[in-house]
This record gives sequence, C-alpha cells and structure tokens, in this order.
Amino acid sequence: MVVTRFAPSPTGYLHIGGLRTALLSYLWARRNGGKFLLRIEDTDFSRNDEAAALAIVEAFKWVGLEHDGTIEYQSNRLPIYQEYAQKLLDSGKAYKCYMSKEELEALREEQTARKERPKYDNRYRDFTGTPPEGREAVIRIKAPLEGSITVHDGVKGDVVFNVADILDDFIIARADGTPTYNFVVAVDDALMGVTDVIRGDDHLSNTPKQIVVYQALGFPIPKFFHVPMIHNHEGKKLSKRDGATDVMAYKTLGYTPEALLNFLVRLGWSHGDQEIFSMKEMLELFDPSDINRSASVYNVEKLDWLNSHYIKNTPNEKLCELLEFHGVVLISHDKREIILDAIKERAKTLVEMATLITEMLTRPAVFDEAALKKGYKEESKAILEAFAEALKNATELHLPSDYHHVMEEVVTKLEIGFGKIGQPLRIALMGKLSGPGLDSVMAIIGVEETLARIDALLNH
RNA sequence: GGCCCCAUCAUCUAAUGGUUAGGAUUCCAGAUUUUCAUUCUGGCCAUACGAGUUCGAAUCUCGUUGGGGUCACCA
Repeated sequence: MVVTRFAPSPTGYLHIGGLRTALLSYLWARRNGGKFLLRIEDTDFSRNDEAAALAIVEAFKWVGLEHDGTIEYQSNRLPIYQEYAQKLLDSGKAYKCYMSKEELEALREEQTARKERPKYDNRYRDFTGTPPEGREAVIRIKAPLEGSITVHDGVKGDVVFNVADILDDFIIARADGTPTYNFVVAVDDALMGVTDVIRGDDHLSNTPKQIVVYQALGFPIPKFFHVPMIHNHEGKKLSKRDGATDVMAYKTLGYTPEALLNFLVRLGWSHGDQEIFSMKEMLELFDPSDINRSASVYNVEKLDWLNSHYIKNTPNEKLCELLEFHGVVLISHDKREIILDAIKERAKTLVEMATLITEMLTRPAVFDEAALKKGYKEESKAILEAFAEALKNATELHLPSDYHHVMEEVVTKLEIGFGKIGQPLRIALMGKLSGPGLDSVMAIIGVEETLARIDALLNH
C-alpha cells in the first residue's frame, strides 16, 4: 500500500507550491489505491492556528483534492514524541545536553572566526557527571561521526552526503521539552505508515537528519521524491511579492481548478506532447519517478491559455454556477445559453467573462471618443435610422440569426457593406468598437433595448 | 563561504548514443470574423562553455561558468 502525505506548517493559507506537492502526493496515492494523509506541522506553538488548517482544507475542497483520515496536528502528538525521545535516551542513542544558548552561540562565533563550519562539539555526548545547576537540558541525538549517508531519491537519484560535512548531534527536543522538526517528521512519517515522501527539494538537505532518526528508532526508511522548486521570473523561489501565491486567490481571479491543476502537473512533469490532462488522465499517468530534476519557472501565460481552454469546454450550466461567485446571476435569464455561447470563447478568466456579460447587459453610459471618430460618420445616422425602422417592422425576433437577417436586408437595400452598419451599431450597443457578435448582443438584450440604445446614440 | 541540487527555444517540455533537435505557451504574419476575441495556417527562437570517450554525444565522463537550495533550541 502506498501512503503519501502533505505536511504543511500552518501559514494561514495554501501556497501554490504546496498545492503542487499536495497534488502529486494525492495522485500517486490514488493511482495506487493508497492513502493520502494531511498533517499540520505546528510544533512551533507561537503560531499554532486551527484556522490555518481549515484554510488548507478549503483550498483542497475547491480544487477537489481529498485527504484520507483525520487531520493530524503535531501539537496534539507531543506525548508520542516524548515517548520516542525517551526511548532514544534509554537506549543511549540520544543524550541530554546542558549547554546554554549563550555557550552555543559563543562556540559558533569561534568556529566561524576560524572559518570552520559551525557545529556542536559533542561536549555532552558521553557526559556522566553532575549536570550544571538549574539548567534545562535539550536532547540531542547521536549522529554518526564519520562515513556517509545516501538518500535514495526517486527524482534526483542517489545523493551522497558526507557526514562530517553536514551533521552534528542535532537537537531533537528543546529545553522546554517540545520536539524539533526533523525529529517529528521522521517519527510521524514512520508512525503514520508513510511509504512515499513527495516534497519540495528544499527538504533534500534535511533528509540525512531524518534518516538518522529513522535508523536510531529502527524504522524503515520511506521512498523519497524531492520535487524541484517553482521559480519566479527572476529564477528565485516563489514568494508573496510574485503575486498570487495563495491558492484561493486563483478562485477570486477567475481561474478554474481544472486549469490550475493541469498547469501545476505540467510543471516539471510531462507525458509526451500532451498538454491537457483531466483528473482522470493525471490519475492514470502520473508517476513521481518521471518528475524532472530541474526547477521550473512559473509563467502565467500558459495558465491563462489552459484556463481559457477549460472555460470553452465547460458546459454552460456549470459556467452559470461558477459565474455566480463573480457576481453574475444568469440562472433565470431566458437568454443565458446565447449569452454564455457568445462570451465563453472570448474570455481567459471567469472574471473576464463576468465583466463582458455585465458590459453587454448594461446600456453604455458613455461612447468611446476614439470609436465615435472612427466608426460614427455623417452617413451613419441615416443607416442606423433605417436599421431601427427595419427592426420595428420585423416580427419574430428571437435568435441571433433573426437579427442577422434584418441586418442583411438593410445592407442589401441601402447597397452598403456590412461595416457601414456594423461600426455605428456596435458603438450604439457597446459604446466601443469591440465586443461579441452584434446579432448575439441584440438577441440577448431584445428589440426594445436595442432600439433604445440606437436612439441613445442618435441623440448623443 | 561549506554542503547539496540543477543546466534543450523567452517560458513549460520531448528526443533506446544515430531525428532537418519535436510539441505547447508567448510573440510575429496570413486566412476566417461587419469589430475584437476565438479558430485555422505559417514563421521566429534552444542543446551554457571547454575538453574527453565514441564511427557517431543534447544524451556518457571530467572541468569551467551560471543559477538555485540549505546550513537554528524555524518548519
């Protein structure tokens, strides 16, 4: 059984990079009929916040990811960590260190001055004497003193770390008794039965420490997949100032979950030339072993393209629901099919759709100056009047094609090109020279409103 | 700085050691569209550099350069 997990620290929202590793973990677990667990890494109580976990679940819900089992909070598991720390103490694989923070700091400064790597000097490693008066001890784990630790990584290959270069007897429990990150991660992953750890490659250099814990406790070491970071345009790790990093912001910006997930899965992973992946296809095809080794740059253009693709391919009924979040309610509008068909081809986001629809449904308050100059000539007035007259005499005006026929009639009768009527009419209807097909717009707003808008321009 | 990772068009990526180095996004041009957008067609654009191995290297090895990550009683 494959068990994966997503283990964020509670920052208050789900980060876009976090969503990617969560997605990959989710896909791999589901593909194998395994489990996908959610654990909140909140051993630093100073910002222990239940709302943060809820924010993550909310984001999961929006994109359609679902974790198995209950959410584990590390802050609730303190006794477990204490128990395992005690085990290590009892078996002599860990020990109490009474060095004060100040002493440690001083040691580091000396080492740095000597251009050595700052490193604990093992002074309490084999200490058997009487502890210094009134000092709280931290617990340090005995790390190997020599040799190397190899991380067998499913993405990066075998990564060898020289123990002397990177390790010391690191702290697994602070003076106040609370456990530290590298210890709890290993304990939890082992206890929760995690078989495949899929996480950002910023954790790669932590992994040897976690392996030390696994080994000290006799736990089996899981498979690791360290996926490359997502970078911004400067080639740096994505941060808040790079715009939207909160997953829920994408909902507000009018992106669909399908587009976002599709975008994220293609960052660092591919399947031949395929660009569009449904959840079903991702589930069938994704394998963490196929993840690229190099970081990828986050570029919005592709997201936009995917988003417009998904909008075009979303049924109107569904679009109608989605649009409500953006303030457009079409559910009882008798022309909603025509509206949606006219708009869905031309919007990159749901927000754009909403704007376009509102624009069309609202009588223009002003007429764009440049548009008037370009498209509203002397002869335009008479043409519009003729068209209005034709509309008044027409019967059965419902579909876009009905309006199109009237336009054709007028054009033929006056012996003019379509453009002669199109430009002024568009200005009348939309206030500017761009927009959906005129026949659609008229069918949507109806004859009365069409005539009113023409009138408004004529009296302008 | 130590350690680790990485290197194909601007971007995401493909390529059993043998291809005119492929696709997608962006951009440009043309067609379609009464407009804009969509759509379609076409175009521009890449193996970081230097050695080596090999009949043959984007692919293997070494080095250089460049970029990133990480070095806590944070996670």
